[in-house]
Order: sequence, then C-alpha cells, then structure tokens
Amino acid sequence: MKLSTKGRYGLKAMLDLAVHNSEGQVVLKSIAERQGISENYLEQLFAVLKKQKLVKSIRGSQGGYTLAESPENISVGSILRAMEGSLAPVDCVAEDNAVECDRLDCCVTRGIWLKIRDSINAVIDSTSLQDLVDDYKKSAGKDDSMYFI
Amino acid sequence: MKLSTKGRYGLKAMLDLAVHNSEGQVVLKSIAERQGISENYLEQLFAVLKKQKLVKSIRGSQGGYTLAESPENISVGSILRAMEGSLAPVDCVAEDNAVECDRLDCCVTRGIWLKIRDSINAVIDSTSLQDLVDDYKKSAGKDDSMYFI
DNA sequence: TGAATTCCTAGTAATTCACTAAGTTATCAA
DNA sequence: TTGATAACTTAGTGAATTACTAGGAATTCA
Repeated sequence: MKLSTKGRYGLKAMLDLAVHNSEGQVVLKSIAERQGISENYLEQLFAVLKKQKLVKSIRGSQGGYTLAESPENISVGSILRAMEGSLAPVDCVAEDNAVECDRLDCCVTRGIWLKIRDSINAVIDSTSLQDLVDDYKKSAGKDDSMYFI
Repeated sequence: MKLSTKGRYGLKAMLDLAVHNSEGQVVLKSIAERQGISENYLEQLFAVLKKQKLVKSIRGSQGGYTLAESPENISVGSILRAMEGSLAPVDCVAEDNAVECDRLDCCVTRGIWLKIRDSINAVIDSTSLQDLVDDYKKSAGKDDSMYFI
C-alpha cells in the first residue's frame, strides 16, 4: 500500500513549481537538482502531468514549465491520481476502471474498501497545492531563496 | 497504492474462519476451496497470521485452524497490518520502521502523508471481524450453509 | 500404521519499478 | 542564420516484488 516514486516525485515537483511559480518559466533541470530527482525521469513524469493539464510548457530556449492553474485550484488528489491512478486499495472500488467482481463474496469486504478509498480521497481532495506552499513558507520563514524545497 | 493479494486473501480467509468459527477446527483446504485461493499459498499466509497470534492451529489429522480471539476483538487493521505491514502511504510515516528522512523538505509533504495514514487507520481499526460477519449474515440471510463467503 | 493435516523451504515466471540512454524537435538570443 | 537551450519521445534494462508452484518434513488421530 505504498505510493510509488511517481506520486511522491510528482507532488514534490508540483510543490517546487508552485513555490517558484512567480518567477515565470521553471526549467526541469532546476527542479531535478533541488529535489534530487533524475532529470530524465522527471521528464517522463511531467509528460503525464502535462497530459492531465496540470502543467503547461514552453519549448526551446528560455522555455520551461508553469502550473496550468493557480495553486489554490490544484488539489493534491488531482496530482496523486494523475501519477498513480486511483488510490483505491483494491481494483473493484477504483473510480477509473470499475471492475465489477463476479464473486458475490466481494461485496462483504467491498464495504471496507470503499470506506478506505473515501477516507483517502477526503484528505487529498481537501488539500490544495497552495495549502502545502503555505506550510512550506511557515516552516521556512520569509526568505524563500535560502531554503528550497 | 493497491493492497497485495496477501492483504485481501488474509482478510477473506479470516472472515471465512470467523463465519465457520463455531464449527471447531477449520481446515485450510476448505477455506482455499471456498475462497478460490491456492492452498499452498494460503499456508504461507496463515504462517504469518499465526506468528501475529491472530489464529491458532492444531496439526495432524482432525486438526485445523481457529481464530485466536473472538471476532469482536480482532480488528480489520490488525489483519491487514499483519499481512501488509504498515498501511502508511510512504515509509517515513510508517508505524513500524520509522525511517526519518534526512531531507528537511520531507516535512513539507509529511503532513499529508500522516493525514492519509491516520484516516486509513481510523477506518480499519474501528472495524472488527465481527462487523464483517454481521454484514455477511445480513446480506446472506439466516442460512449459513447455503452461501459460503 | 496410515491418512490427514499443518509446517517449512526453495524455486520461478511474470510483472512492475525506477530509472538510463540517446536521440528529436522547437524556440530564442546573438 | 546559427547555436544553445530546453522540452519531448522512445527503447531498453537491472533489480525488486508478486503470486504463486512444488515438494518434502513433522505431527496427530483413527
């Protein structure tokens, strides 16, 4: 029941992007360095983020990435689901691919899987990127430049 | 973020055992057949359940397994954690191996991992095996024998 | 004694993960 | 116009994990 690096890196990268949002285009190389993530690997993750319309990009020199929306309007849930798919603990209660179970028995345990899924969703959908940025600024103090994510 | 078959099979098997608890020793073969799980594989899962003192066993002919405690006193959480380890979404907030993160940045996202972990735990620790047995009996009607889990 | 049953260990095919590598394409500054 | 920069794309790969299978050893009862 662990998140993969996709989810963790994706959220870290989006948070990094949010913190540096005001500076215009942010290049992947800088995110990769600050977060200690392989740049090539990050490129693959950003391909997903872009497909899900969470980031926008400009190619070429002076290019880079920006958030597609303001951080208040991007939930942690939308990021994690973009990277990981549904966070449901079992497939039969996943929002995306609703695999109906053929065995009737499934329904006996189904209830608890639903509760788990919903409680996870409640947390991640009620937290925005801006909330995390606020947390970060509180813990890091005023001086943004001295302390990158 | 999916449970493995260990967690799912473990819970199903424990629920099966709870439903047949009054009948004395339950042999693995019967659970395996009812639940459609490989018997050899189930044996490995029951080794874990036994180690965690969730089931008791008697070897040899006429032997089998029983719940180590009454179903009201066995939480779904204790079963899932026995089979899967901590259900924390990332290692740094796992109850068992508290890997402290060296990067300060971890703390910015740590808050949300904690919330996810706690919300999952709230669900699984507040549900007992007996609750699931009750659900099962409600949906299956009075006649236990006609409808195995 | 033999059947039934738990217990134990080793192996394995398939899948997933977390990348690396190596390009191609687009854009801007000089 | 050129060259540097940076996004985009695809293929491959080693390591780990998963979900078992296989088969024998030990125990217990009829």
